[in-house]
Amino acid sequence: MPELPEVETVCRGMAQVMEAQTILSVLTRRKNLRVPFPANLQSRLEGHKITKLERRAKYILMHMDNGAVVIMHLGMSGRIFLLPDAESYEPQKHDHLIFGMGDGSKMVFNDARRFGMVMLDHEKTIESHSAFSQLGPEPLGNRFSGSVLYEVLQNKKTNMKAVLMDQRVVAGLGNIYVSEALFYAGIHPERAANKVSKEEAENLAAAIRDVLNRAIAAGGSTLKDYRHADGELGYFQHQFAVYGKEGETCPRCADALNKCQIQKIVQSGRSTYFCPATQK
DNA sequence: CTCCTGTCCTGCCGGC
DNA sequence: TGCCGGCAGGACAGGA
Repeated sequence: MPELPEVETVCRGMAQVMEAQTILSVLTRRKNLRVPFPANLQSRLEGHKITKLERRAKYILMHMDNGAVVIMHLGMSGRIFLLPDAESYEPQKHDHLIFGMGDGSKMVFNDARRFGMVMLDHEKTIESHSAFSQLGPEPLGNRFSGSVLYEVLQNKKTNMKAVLMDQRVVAGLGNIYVSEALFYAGIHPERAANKVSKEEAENLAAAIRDVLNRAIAAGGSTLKDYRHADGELGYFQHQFAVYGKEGETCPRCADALNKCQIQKIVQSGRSTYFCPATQK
């Protein structure tokens, strides 16, 4: 479900409410999601204060005052709800992890498909954690640029859709924003990576940053079940240029003489949407 | 090494 | 109305 903008939005909501809070109780309602819940989750968190919440790629990192770091991933269907005055909250279907906070609020991790993950590490070793050691640069950070992207593309002959989905190339894009970014850069999703020019790579890096920034500003995209931590809906889905718009005219062709029909194809088992008239 | 396919799991939607 | 197939925002193992 959630890609970088959605995770960023959830993380910001969590930071607002949870930073400086003490976790009083940790309740796991099953043994595992995609991976088992850490056996020492309860003992490492209960009675400790949350010092910082941050996002890395599609992961949420929750730092504790004892050096513990909770690593959370929402998978496809994961949601996090923050409930004020939740002392008497009755767990709902697919609520798998519930933190009780010092102010009486609760954080609920709900995940129907259970592709999500909750892991535990220490701030001293977090950078070498297997989830992060292979990860590419943050697209909105300083280490990502058109030239950095161009260098990586030179060594790859796979199609551009697959390359941008690869978290080792750039961290945080997913199925929606890859289609959107390739559209804005005018690059066909089936183009071989090593056939992308330096200038196109520059345009693509800029398109990636732009679409992500706009999506974050809109609070992410709400498809089926995504919500902010406070239950609000994101609204960037209303600004999609191509994603989910098979058969419609793309924004760039809207004023042109020869109108396009947005096409949907399947690459690596995932749907890709693009404009056949303007993406080459 | 790189690349591609299948798989994990539940829910929802459209077609019959 | 009900049943069934296909598809869904992700990541990783395993095989070629």
